[in-house]
Amino acid sequence: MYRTHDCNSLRKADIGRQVSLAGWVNVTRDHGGVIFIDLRDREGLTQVVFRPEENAELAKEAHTLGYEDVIQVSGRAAARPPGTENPNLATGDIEVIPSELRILNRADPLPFPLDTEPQNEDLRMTHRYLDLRRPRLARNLRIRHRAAKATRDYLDSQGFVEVETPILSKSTPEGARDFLVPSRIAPGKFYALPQAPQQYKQLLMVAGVEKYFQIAKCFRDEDLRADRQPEFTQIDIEASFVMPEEIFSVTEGMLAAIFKAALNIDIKTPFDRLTYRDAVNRFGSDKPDRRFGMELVDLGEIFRESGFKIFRGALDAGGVVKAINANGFAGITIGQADELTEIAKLHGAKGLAFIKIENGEWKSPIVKFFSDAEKAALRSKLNIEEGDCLFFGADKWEIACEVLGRLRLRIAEMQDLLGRARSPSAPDWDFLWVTDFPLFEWSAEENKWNAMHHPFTRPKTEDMPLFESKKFPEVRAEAYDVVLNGVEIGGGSMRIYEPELQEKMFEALGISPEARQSQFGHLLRALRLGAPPHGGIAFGFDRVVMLICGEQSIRDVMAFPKNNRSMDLMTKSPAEVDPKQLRDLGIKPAKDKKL
RNA sequence: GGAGCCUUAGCUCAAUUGGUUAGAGCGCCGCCCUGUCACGGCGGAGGUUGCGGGUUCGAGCCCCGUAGGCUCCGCCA
Repeated sequence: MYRTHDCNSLRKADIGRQVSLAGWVNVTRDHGGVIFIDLRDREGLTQVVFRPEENAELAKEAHTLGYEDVIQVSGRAAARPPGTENPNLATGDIEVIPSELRILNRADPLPFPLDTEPQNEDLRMTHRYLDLRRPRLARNLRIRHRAAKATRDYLDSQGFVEVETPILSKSTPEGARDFLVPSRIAPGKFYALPQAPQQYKQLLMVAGVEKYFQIAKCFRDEDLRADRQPEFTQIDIEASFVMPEEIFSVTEGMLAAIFKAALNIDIKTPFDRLTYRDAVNRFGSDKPDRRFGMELVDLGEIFRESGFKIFRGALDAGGVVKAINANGFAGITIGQADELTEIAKLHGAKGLAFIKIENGEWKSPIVKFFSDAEKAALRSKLNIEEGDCLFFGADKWEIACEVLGRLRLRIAEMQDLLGRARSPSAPDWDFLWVTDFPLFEWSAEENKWNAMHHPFTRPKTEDMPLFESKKFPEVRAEAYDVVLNGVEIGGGSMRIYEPELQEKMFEALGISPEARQSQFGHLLRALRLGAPPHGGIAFGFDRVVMLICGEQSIRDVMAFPKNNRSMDLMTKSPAEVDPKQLRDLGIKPAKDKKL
C-alpha cells in the first residue's frame, strides 16, 4: 500500500498515528540540518520533516530531493512545535516525521515552474501533463467533471436516456467542413466525423426513444479561436412530443443543476427572453451581453426631415439611424477612435461619426449640421451628460446594428466594463433566451439561401404562409439560442417531422432531388415511417465550463487541446504515416498541395 | 485567405535616442546553514537576442523577408 491518507487529511486528531503518504515534492526547505518537504498530491499539501538526530540516514537522502520528485513516506503524524503551526495550510497543525522514505521516481529540472503563470503557451502545451499539475488547471478539470456529472444526473432524473451515436459517420453537404476518415474496406470512400449528432438524434426520436441526451464529441474542420476547437464536446438533447417551452424548462433546470454542482450558485430561472429582432435592434448582436447598458437607440424620428444629408440619405433609402451613448468616454484617445473607425468600416460602414461631450460642448465635425431641435431631441433620447461620447450608425438596418453592436463590445472593453478577470463567484450570470431566428440567410458567395440553424429546423407555424409563398427573408424559425454573458452557449429548434415539408425545405435550399436522396434519403424515409413531432437543443459544454471556471479560452478547460493551427504540440499530431498505411487505404498524397 | 501583437539564459522579464564584455529574479550546479513554510547566505555555470538578408563605423534596438505563438476578421448549418 502506497498510502494511508491523502495530503489534505491529517489533522490534530491524527497526532501520534502511523501514516503513509505519497506524492510529489512541492518544495524543499533544506536547512542543512533539519529538512522540510511539502509533499503534494491532488488533495493538498502536508509538511514532512527530516531530522538528522532522528534518522541520519533518511535525512541524508532527503537532502537530494528536488522539485516534483515522486516519493512515499511512512512515519508518525506529529504535532508541530508550538508557534510553528501554519494557519494557511489545512494540515498546518501537524507534520509527518518519517521512519521510511522511498524515492519512487526522480524528476529532471522542470521546463517551466508550476507555482507561477507561465506565459509561453506552446511550452505549456508540449508538456501538458505538467501544466495540468498546476492548481488552476487541476481545478478546472474537476469542475468540468462535476458539471458533466450534474448534467447526467439531472437529465436522468427527467427521464432522458443517454445514447451513444457513431463517430464514424457520413459527410453532409451543409454546414462546417468535415474531418474525413478513409475507408480501407471501401477504397476511395470516406467516413466523416460528426459535426454534431443531429441526424442520429432525430432518428432516435423516430426510434421511439422520446427523451435522448448525450455528452458528445463533435468535430469541425474550421479555423480556431479562443472558444473554438476542432474537437469539442456538446451536451446534446432531443425530445419527442414537446413544445419549445418544455425544452426551455429542461434547459433551465439542467443549467441550474450544473451551476449548483460546480459553483454552489443558484442561478435565476426562468431566463429572460428576447426575439432575434429585438436582440439585434437593442444590442446589435444575436448574443447580447446585457451586463452593461449602452443600448442602441433608434433616431429615425429625429432625423426623418434632417438637413444632415448622411443621416437623411440613410433613412430615405429605407435604412436606419441609430446611436449608442458611451457614458464617460469623452476622453477617448485618437488611437481608440481610429480602431473603432476601423471596426466600423470592416463591418460595412462607410465611416464612423462620433460626438464628444466635453466642457458642455458637443465636439464633432457633424454637429454643425444639426438643428437645435435635433440636438434637443438627441439630448433627451440618449440621456446625454457631460463626459459622454456618442457613436452613430446610419445605414441599412443590419449593417447599422452590427456595426454599433461591435463598437459597443469594444468600447465596453476599452472602458473595462466587463471586469476582465472575473471571479467564478461573480454574481452577474446573465442567462438569456434568444428566439425567433430567421429560418434562412442569404449566401452572397453561393448565391442561394442557406439554413441559418440547419435544414431540419421548422418554420414558425404562423410564418408557414410566408414559407409557402417563398418570402424567405421574412420566415422565422422555431429556433432558439441560450446566451450567457454575451456568449452563445447553446442552440436548438423544433424539427421538421413531415416528409413533405422537409422536401420543400431542401428545395428552398437548392438541394436537388437526387442529392436529397443520396445525402438525406435515410432521414426522409424515416420521416415516412411514423416520426413523432420532436425538437431539442445542444450546448457547447466546453464553453459552459470555461465561463464557470472564469477562463478566457476553452483550451484551459480541456485536458489536451490543440493549438491555433489545430496541432497537438505534445504528441506532434497531425503527423506523417507509414506509406504502407496509405497503401492499405488506397491513398496517394498529392505532390503539389495546391492541386 | 487577411489584420494586429509577440519572440532576449531552462522560466519570467530588463537593456537611454543604434554605442564597451547583453543584465536581474527564479530555476540549475557547488559550498554553508537544525524550525522553515516562496527558508536564508556565499560562489558558479548558463546567450548565434527565433531564422535569413539589408542599412550603418557599429544593430537585441532601424528596414525587408521568413518561421513560430496568441488574438481578431473571413469561416464555424
